[in-house]
Amino acid sequence: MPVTELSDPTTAEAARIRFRDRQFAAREQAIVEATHRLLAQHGYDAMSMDDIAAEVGIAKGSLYRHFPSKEALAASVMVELLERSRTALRTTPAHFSPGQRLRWLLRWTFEQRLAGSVPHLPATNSALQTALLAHKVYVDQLFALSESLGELIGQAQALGELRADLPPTFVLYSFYARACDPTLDFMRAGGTLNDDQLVEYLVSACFDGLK
Amino acid sequence: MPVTELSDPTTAEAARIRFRDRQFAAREQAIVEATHRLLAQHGYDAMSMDDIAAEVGIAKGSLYRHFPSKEALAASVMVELLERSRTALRTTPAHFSPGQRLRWLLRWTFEQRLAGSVPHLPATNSALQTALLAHKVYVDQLFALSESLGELIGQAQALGELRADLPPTFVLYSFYARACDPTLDFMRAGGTLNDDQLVEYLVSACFDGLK
DNA sequence: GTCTATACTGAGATAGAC
DNA sequence: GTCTATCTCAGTATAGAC
Repeated sequence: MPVTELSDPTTAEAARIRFRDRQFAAREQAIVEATHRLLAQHGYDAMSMDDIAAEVGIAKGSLYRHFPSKEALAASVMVELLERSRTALRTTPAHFSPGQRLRWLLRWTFEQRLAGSVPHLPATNSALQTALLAHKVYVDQLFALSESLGELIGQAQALGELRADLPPTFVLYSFYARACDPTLDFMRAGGTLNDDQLVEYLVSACFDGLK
Repeated sequence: MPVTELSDPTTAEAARIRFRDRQFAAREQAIVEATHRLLAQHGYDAMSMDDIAAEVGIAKGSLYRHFPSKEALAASVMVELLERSRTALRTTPAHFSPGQRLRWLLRWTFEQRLAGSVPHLPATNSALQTALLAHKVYVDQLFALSESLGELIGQAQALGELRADLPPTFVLYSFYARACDPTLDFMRAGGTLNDDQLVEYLVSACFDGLK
């Protein structure tokens, strides 16, 4: 009878542990998501651990059972974003050329930001930036993404889809910078343009220029 | 004899006052310049009033004889930058076309930043941004500059020097965004490019695009 | 007006009960 | 593991002596 097995002490114990682990993992995910929202809305400095705890609906002290510091928590958010970005890059339509892939990925990042995501790179000289550079997982993810992008850029330049007179590093950094373009925030605040049009303008301004 | 006039009590008193005023004004200028440096290097949040006082070489309390708050002090820095920008715009070579003026001004802002100036716009959602929007002088200066730029953009679009399919507001915001382009900081940190070349790349990437 | 010393606040992090 | 309560510290701003 299954009853015996269900009431078996060791099995019940194991089930309880698995359940608790799931609870713990779920809560941690909720923390990361709440932090992501606040980070996108208010930025790193303006976001306090009190705010996060309130947003999740738990006590501030409990946050520190999951993450050792505010910096580590923010790093988790950024690592998750980088992982999703790498997945997005891997899943670009197979028949796309390198140049089309880059355009496609830039469009994807704008759509993410419009949907409430945090920009990929923190503002220069911000407290967050220096904190992130100390986090190995973050730096590794960023490096991996940059490798893939650098490869695409090289191919696109060789194919004449990107200007070859610009150093690849410059193109890479510009790509990151455009992904965080504050023009998106300004225009959204203005509110006269619909989102699709805005994204097309941003992508076009990056690759085709203003002239 | 001039001696009598020099030793005249009221004249001597007036001279002392003028001297004290100059001292005061000079100190205030030193404060603004020190703040500008720290703002450019570390950003608004990371810069404390202690840092500023130490940089100037005066007591922290004395800062508050000149500026009522940290925000007001930062606003002074930004207002001064905007004033210099408007002057730069007014003094573009007379024979330049609207498009050439815009290019020229963008190049000027990059050179300013390379020389240690703070970028024109604070990071989105930063504490500084919201503080500045409450300062009337700052907002007025920014509005005046935007008016002039908007006029130039309209003319350049009419002449075919700028794409006319992009909304003028979008071009204006993009111009501001490029003036603060973090690519400049990244590349400078990398250090493989000389400054002149970097500026040309940045200007070209803005107007001509990456493609 | 400038200095030293200090009040006050907000925020990150920790301790101890349950 | 989570909660409440508290510690610690940095940072803005002010008070009072000179």
